Amino acid sequence: MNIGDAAARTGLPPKTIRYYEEIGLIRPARGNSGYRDFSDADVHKLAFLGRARALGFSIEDCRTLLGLYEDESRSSADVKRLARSHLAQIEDKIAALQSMRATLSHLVDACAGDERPDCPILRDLAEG
Amino acid sequence: MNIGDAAARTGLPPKTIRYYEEIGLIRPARGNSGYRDFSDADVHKLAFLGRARALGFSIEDCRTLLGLYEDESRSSADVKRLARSHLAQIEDKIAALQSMRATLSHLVDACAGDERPDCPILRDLAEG
DNA sequence: CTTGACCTTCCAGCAACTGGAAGCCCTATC
DNA sequence: GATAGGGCTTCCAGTTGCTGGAAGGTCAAG
Repeated sequence: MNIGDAAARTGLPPKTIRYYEEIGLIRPARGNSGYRDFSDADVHKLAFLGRARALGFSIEDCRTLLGLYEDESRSSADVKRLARSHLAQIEDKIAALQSMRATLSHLVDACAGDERPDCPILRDLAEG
Repeated sequence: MNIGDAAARTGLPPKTIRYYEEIGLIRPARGNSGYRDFSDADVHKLAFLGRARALGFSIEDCRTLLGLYEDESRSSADVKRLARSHLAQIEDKIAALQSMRATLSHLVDACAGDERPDCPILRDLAEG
């Protein structure tokens, strides 16, 4: 099938699919015309990648996950280790964002938001 | 003062400070040697930028905030609007990450993490 | 006078795409 | 058979916010 159909089935934009081929995540066949010809297995891989990306895994993690998926002799420990490390990073990010949110929402609440120049937000940024 | 001192006082790397000059956030003077010569006001601005960046504001938001800070006739409403919009983005990101965390931690918990190939994480990525 | 730390500019690269240009392919319709 | 359109191709550039490194100028100490 053509790239447009593969895109429709996976929810990934054609540009992204081409990019995934460029960096070696997939290797779709080519027809006589030069058009990519996606097999069901290609589409399956793309969907796998889309879901892994949606869970926030990096491209390199996705490459590893795909390798593990295709390796019948993998151990689930390897998968779990990768997922746990990624989970830890997500938790770090959440913590950082929550800290920003706490500070910011205090500042926003303290700001009158009227026509006067006096502003606790700017004061905080200026003074620390 | 030289860039190294400005860096030490603001906690920003020299590279970052040069970058901020390049994109027009600051305009430090230059000595005869060609070295940048940072005034206290420059350092103050850099510290302001550092704190705004630490709260997750984009560079363009920082530019706007700095402009508002230096505009004596600003209205705090403009600052508050910007901060609130940024806060909303942070909350969206937190929600997205929490959703990832929920899915991932379930999967991680369900995975035995031993030497066998059977793995709920990969199964979920493969099947959806 | 040399050494070493500091400073300068410029170029390249990171992640993961996204947009756009120039041009080929395929099908349908007139 | 010509043409119009939509989809496909490649390639290049841009995004965000720096960061690393190379090649070379400057300055203070010994």
